[in-house]
Amino acid sequence: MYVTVKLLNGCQQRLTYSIPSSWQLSKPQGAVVTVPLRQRTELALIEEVIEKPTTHYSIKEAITYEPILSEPLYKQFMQRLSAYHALDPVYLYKRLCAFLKQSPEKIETNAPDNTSFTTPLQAGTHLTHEQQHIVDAIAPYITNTTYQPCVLHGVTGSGKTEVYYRLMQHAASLGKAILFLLPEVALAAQFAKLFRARNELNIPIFDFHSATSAPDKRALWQALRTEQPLVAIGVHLPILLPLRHLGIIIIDEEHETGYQEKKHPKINTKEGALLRAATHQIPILLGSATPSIATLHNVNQRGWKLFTLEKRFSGAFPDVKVVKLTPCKEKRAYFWISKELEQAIADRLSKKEQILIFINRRGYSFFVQCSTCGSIVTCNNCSVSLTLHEGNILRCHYCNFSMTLAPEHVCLQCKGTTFIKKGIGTQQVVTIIQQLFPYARIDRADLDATINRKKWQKTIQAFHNQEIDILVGTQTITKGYHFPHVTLVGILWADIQLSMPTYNAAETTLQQLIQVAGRAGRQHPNSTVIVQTMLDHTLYTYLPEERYRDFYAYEAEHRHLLCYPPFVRFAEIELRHSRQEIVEKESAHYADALADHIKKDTATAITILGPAQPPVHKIKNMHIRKIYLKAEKISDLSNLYQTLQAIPWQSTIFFTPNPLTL
DNA sequence: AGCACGCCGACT
DNA sequence: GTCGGCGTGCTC
Repeated sequence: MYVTVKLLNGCQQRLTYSIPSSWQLSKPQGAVVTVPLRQRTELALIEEVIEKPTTHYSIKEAITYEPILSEPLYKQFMQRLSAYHALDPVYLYKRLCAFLKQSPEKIETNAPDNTSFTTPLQAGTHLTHEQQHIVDAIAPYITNTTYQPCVLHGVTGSGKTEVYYRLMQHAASLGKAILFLLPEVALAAQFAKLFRARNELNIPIFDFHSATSAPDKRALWQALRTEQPLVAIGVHLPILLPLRHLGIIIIDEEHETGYQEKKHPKINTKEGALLRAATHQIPILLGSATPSIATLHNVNQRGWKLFTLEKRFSGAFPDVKVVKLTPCKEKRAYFWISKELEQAIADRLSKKEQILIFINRRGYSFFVQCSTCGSIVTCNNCSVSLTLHEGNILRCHYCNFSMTLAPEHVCLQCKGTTFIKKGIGTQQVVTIIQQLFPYARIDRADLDATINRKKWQKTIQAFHNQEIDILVGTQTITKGYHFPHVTLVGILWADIQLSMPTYNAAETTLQQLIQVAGRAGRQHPNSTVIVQTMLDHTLYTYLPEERYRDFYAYEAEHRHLLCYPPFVRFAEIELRHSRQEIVEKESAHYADALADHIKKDTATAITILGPAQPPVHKIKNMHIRKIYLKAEKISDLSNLYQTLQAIPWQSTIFFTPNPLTL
């Protein structure tokens, strides 16, 4: 038998090989084989079976094939996932197999390790009635292999993890494999360790993400080959694993945008997981304290099952107070700390309780502005302002370009020589609070500190041991940590995220605020969250956790009115080129070509938005333009994109279904 | 994507 | 006369 194959190493040309008849591959399309190529061997994906070798050169014979990658359901899933993202399936196999060839000497040192401070699993063996009810409802879907998306809306501190663990135990007892997904590597590593420590599943638990060492990945691969049941924990990669007898997929923090890959192609792992569950006919559990609007929409419209945990396992809900900051009214020296927050801090300090102060990295970092013309010092390669770091160093968050703000620095716009430093950072907040409370023990935990892992660990440990009274931090502190003695959470400026120019800004702002506020009152009955804002917004009335589902009703009405997802399907087409004129001209042509095709096909209704210059329109000297498409089905949009890919464009073009960020 | 081949400049 | 830079092109 002769087949054409595509090499996984990226070689564009299709090659022909023969397949030994002893393999008994009845349907070889989509199977992964190793083939000889010159002096070495390469992995390849079989494209099609062909009649006879029409060429003069001698055809080599394929060496081996990977049976676990040739499962019909698995192949079907890979096919559907690549079609959804308008990708060549070769790309997906390439990602999965890349580690097989990784050099064994490569030492990974960045494996994060924070286990000691996480939300503990319940010590006892029995569940609350709420928890037991949910486990009992979902377990039969595992037993009977039924596709059923289930949503677990559990308030912060309600014990979602225990529900996950019981369902995992059930699947393991049936000899089934489990996929467990978390939105970032650090969390994945933490959960893997947590589950391993508990040691009641009797099946191996594997990490599978970017920080997993090559030997560990190979050990996982070996386990997959023996088809034994196992748990795979990770962020994106696990959904591509060829797992036999998959029992359930669990997605924690399902609302997080981290499930979409940050670089192109921006594969959406949550949607990939749903596709996989549907293909394998198994249940999938999506858990969050703040489920996404899209997920709740599917509960209403598409028969997803909703389960709720309304009670905290211990402690009580905090009292949420919204305080409006009034800019420069009396020129208070400490504008960023309202009188209410200052009093609350004093009160908690006197009771020897702990305080968390949050600021949002993005909005709060410092930038430098020319005092003559008002222009902001920006990166030479990217269209973003440079942020000021210690030692007067300006750095770009996108390309890592850095320069020193020298005293002789001259404004590129007006040749001015004086500059103002604007914004607020954790260091400044620490200084302000230290002045207000000279005897309080204050430290900070922000992104700069994360880079220095040892210092970060020490700070978290000290806060945990109550050697620090007030911890000032950025978002990094939100997830996965458990500080029982925190009774006051202060959010310095809640509005920043809300001003993001995305259709889901209100949703992500509220989710973030609730997650942060949820750090308070894990053990104490009387705790407070103070949310400082500059603007009034209906959003803030939904801050108490028990009102989250009312927010859904409010937000869904807006989205429906404005024709935004989830009431319509969105896709993004991004064009990149080093020359601005080209990308500008070509994106206009692209939009015209789209319009032409839409006109020809009257059966499908598609709306074009743009082309537009996105907020960050230049990265590493590449100019970017974006076109957004709306339709009823993503497949209509990916088909249209595929059609236009036949045209030779000068720009690099990317297709993203359901983009979650700009 | 690799990796060979190959055609020119700095060494023993 | 040999080692090695990385530019071009082929892989069944």
